[in-house]
Amino acid sequence: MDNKRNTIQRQLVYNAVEELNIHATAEQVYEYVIKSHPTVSKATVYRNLSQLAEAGELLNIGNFFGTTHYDHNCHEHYHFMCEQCRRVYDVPAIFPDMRNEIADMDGFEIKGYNLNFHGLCRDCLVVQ
Amino acid sequence: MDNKRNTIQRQLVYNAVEELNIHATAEQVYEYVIKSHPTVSKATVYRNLSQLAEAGELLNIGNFFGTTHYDHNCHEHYHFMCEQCRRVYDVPAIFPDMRNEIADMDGFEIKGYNLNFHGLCRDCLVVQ
DNA sequence: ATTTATGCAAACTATTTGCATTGCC
DNA sequence: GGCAATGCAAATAGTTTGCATAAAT
Repeated sequence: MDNKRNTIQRQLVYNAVEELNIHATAEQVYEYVIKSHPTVSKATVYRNLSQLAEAGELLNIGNFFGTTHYDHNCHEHYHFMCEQCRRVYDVPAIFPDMRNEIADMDGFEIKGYNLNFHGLCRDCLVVQ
Repeated sequence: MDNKRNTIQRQLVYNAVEELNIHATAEQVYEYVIKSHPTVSKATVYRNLSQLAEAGELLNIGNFFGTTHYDHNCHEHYHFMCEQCRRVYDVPAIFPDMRNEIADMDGFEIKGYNLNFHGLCRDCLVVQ
């Protein structure tokens, strides 16, 4: 069944995404992890992020401006990416499951979806 | 106002996205363009895709699996990416403008959004 | 004439992979 | 003990940039 091994590195990667709580990228996870465990390699971070997302323990919320972000909150919700500071915010709106709203996709297996808003966040608008 | 110059390359890039009609990537545009104009460089394709999207003449529909796709259909619509063949399909559903559904984002300027579905397309399900 | 755009090559960023070694189960 | 996971370095994919030259206005 579960032929995945429960390594220290895997725990560290999972915990980093949770503790950072910023829709972290692989790079951010890596920087966080090596503070306490300096020998962990970046390849291991990438491998574990992919596997954890595959296993449903983390959520790959998509690629924004060339970089993939992960979320420890796996239930359906949405995101906003600031075009200036590139921070990712949660969007608290509730929509009906959009998979049910789609017509004319017979024969397709829709596994999920991402809804990503973009624009300028409060902080960046104030500064301008 | 418009200090952009109307070069042959820019026309070729725009036309390629339209004629390909497959939510093309820079690579696909490049391959298409050099069939008729073999000296056009990939950097020029990238530069023009960015500029055309910036100008609103093309739509950057987001980065799927590490690659940015462009659409000549600039009015609001949605997409489905097949995880297997990685083709991008239009999703014909009509939703109300989701920007109006969002609460608790005061002070944010929401410029737009992408709604991207993913899963397996008809062709790939048949083959399996 | 001016100044943006091009082509080329090199640089850069994000990510993946091969492989010998380590360490979970 | 066996096999999945790691660390390292090198490879790859997508994209951007510097610069001399070409071409649009």
